[in-house]
Amino acid sequence: MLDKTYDPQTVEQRLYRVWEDSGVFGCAPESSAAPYTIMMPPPNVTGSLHMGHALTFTLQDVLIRYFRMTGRDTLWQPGSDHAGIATQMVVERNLAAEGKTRHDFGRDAFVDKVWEWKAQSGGTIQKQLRRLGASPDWPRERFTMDEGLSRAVTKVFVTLHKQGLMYRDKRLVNWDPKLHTAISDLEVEQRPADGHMWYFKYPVQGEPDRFVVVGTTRPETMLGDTGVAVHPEDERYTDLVGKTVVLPIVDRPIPVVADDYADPEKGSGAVKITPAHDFNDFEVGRRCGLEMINVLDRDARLNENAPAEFQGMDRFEARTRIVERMETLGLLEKIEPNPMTVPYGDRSGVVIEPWLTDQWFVDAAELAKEPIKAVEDGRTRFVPAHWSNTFFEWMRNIQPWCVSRQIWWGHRIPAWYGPDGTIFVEESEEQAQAAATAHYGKAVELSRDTDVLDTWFSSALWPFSTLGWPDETPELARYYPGDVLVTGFDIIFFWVARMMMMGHHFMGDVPFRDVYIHALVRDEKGQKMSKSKGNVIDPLDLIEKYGTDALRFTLTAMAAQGRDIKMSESRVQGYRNFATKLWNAARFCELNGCAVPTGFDPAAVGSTLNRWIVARVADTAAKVGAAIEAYRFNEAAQVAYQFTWNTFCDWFLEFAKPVFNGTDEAAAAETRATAAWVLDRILVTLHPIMPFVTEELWGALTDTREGHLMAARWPDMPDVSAPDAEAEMDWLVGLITAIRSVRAEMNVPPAARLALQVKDANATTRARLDTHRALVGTLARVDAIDHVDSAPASGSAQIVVEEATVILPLADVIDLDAERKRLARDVAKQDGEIAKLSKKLANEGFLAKAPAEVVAENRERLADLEATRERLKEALTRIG
RNA sequence: GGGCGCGUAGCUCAGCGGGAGAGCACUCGCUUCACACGCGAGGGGUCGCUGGUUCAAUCCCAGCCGCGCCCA
Repeated sequence: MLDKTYDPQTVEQRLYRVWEDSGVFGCAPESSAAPYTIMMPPPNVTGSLHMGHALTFTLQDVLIRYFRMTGRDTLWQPGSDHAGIATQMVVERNLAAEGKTRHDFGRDAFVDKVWEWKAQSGGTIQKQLRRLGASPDWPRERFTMDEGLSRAVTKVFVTLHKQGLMYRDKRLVNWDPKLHTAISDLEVEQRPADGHMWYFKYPVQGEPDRFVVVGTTRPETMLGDTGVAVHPEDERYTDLVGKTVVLPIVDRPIPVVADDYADPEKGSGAVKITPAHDFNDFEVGRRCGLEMINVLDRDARLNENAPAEFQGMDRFEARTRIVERMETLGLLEKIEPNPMTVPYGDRSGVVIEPWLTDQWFVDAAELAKEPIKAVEDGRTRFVPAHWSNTFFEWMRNIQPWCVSRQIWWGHRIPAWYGPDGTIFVEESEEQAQAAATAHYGKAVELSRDTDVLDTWFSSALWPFSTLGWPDETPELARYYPGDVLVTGFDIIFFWVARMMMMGHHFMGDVPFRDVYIHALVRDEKGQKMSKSKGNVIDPLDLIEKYGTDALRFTLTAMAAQGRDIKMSESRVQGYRNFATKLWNAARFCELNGCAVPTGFDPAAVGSTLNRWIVARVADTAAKVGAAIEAYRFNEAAQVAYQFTWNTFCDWFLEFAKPVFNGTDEAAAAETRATAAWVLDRILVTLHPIMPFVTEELWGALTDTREGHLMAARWPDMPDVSAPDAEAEMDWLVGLITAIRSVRAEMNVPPAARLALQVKDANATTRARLDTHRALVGTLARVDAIDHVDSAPASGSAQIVVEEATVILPLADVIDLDAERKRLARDVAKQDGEIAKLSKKLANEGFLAKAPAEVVAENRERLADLEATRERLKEALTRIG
């Protein structure tokens, strides 16, 4: 016997253990079933579950559970990435609490500390994923720093290097002066700021009193200026090109060069060039052969290349001092306010410095070619499709990818340097040593590169490294490429694009066929959730309060393509109510002894009621399945919800009551069997979205089940369509609804039972009324139904239902005026529709050009409306 | 400045060439033997604005207004 209400807290964790222990989450590489693969985007090892995770993993689990039920061999590959910078920061912060730094330990000991931390504190999110009901193949869980995955990283690095696609170069990179490492463009956040434009006068050498005015937003970098650029066609400066100006303070002569980069419209038209500290200037410097002078150190303090008085000074302090000095020298022309954007490191929160260093780069432009083609010709498909534009935009303008990081936690770069700086990139120290010996003709001492690789470098290999690559495992052959990658748009560049690059290059095929990009979860007001705003909703709190199924259903129902999700608790509450509703429907079935008899054949049920509900549930299951396959999650949720509540509970179970309580034992038995069978289909259909309550009911309703619901088959039904039964039940629902409306409107006491008189009913209607006499009686509170030829002129309410007029004698309660108004209002409603349709049907263009079936449909509708209006008018006449 | 997206019922959002929908909220009525986390009945929308294409436009196209995001 089911409890009165469903209590998620007592059910969820118990069921999850049962599932996990039974091994149903796992894939079956030996099976003959077609595989279905989703590579779980590995969450950060420092992470804990937030609402975005809850959404993305719910959707992935819906897909996996659905396809598992359809009989596919599903692999949902779980794991996490080592999050180089973030993890190192966490561990360093812990050390700082003890007053220590990583340097107190040294590299190896520090890395051991990180592993210790991982063993203790990592894996939080994996526990939380279990609370969410996620069903990945846990025994196959991987970590990007695993031995196998690390081997893949080394192999890829070495291979790319030998192919000339990985190289060492001295370029400007985004330098984080706090973390002391390079970071990628994607880890730089551009923030708007109210800056200034300072205009400095640089004296022209050999021409006393002549100055070139240059504008700058970063005065401190002027110490590294090695040129002044003007536009080649800017006549104001033509004669200066080739001449020299003297850099103030430093007193360095620097050339005036002509370059398109200088914009004659902007500022003075002349621009100072600091190739070592600005990305644009770097390019200008390269084109014009300017010197590169680095004036900042790793902390972004001025270094030994700056005049002595500024050395060691912080960049912001230096800015102030230099402006003061220029003013003292009489070389500050003016200062203007200048709105601009300033780059910040997204981890450290400090201003990023373009800094000249030796780093490892991947030739991303070359690797991007195949992925671009794959999206162009549809081998990889973005859903929704417009995201391919974003993808193309980035991939077609891609810059070399800086993959080296100056931190300790990560995959150490497999490059060794000889005494003269010759680089040996090999998969092991032994191989490097051998290569060096061959190179030098004798054994030499090598030193290994101290840098590690960008975390995204290893993440990019995830779709095949987790399957055992570079070994040719059966899993690799079977589960690559994956079917779909599910993720948020913010990760398209970081990860999706890079997996595609590596997948094509090393596997020769797309890593996944579909990329489903889902929404961002925002707060109720539509604001991005963030810790600093304090508007974060913790999914685990919602799970505690309303149950996992309610949260999952909410996220699924709100996951419409192309729109962000505004999370509101009332919505979750609403779907908690839905779970309760389902629970109570099951309870009702149980109380009435509903069970599926062995050998039950849904296609063989006889009563209209049962044929109708069987057809409807089959239709619902098909629609839900199609919606999930099309990534229309909200539609899947909505269809399942509406059928369960508005069709099964509101109508079918209500209709079943009089049958259960009636005298026709055969009908009651068939309806019990059908109810139980339909309820089972509902559980199956809802299971991918609400796994817990459905599994619990599945187990509780019968003790003869062969397995878990999660391993049950998705409804794959014989032809059970029954259009005649559907038409009949629609009619019945319409009749009952109409009677209830009149009762409510006429203020008939709910308990009062009425007699019904039916006029002008045709044979079909008479037969239907006869069949469903008991159902109408219970649901519309009607005692007797009689057919009459004429109606009493007054004291009645009248309803037109198709060809028939239904008369409700309400002698004591009827308000004739109200009834007259009600009928007149209905007539007016018909009039409006009739006018619209008549106009349309009078239009020759419409008759000539619209498809015949549209014209026919409109004619039919007009005829129906006119007939109904006639009967309503007759009813009015009868009242007088 | 470039790109993308969004303006549909009080709120949150589906729909997207031929009869305007859902959930929540709201109003009225119900201790109806599964469920008040419920049942029944309602009210509420020139589908942002202006043009165009079409027999037909909430839906397609253009422009405008407002909002959001990404990139420079």
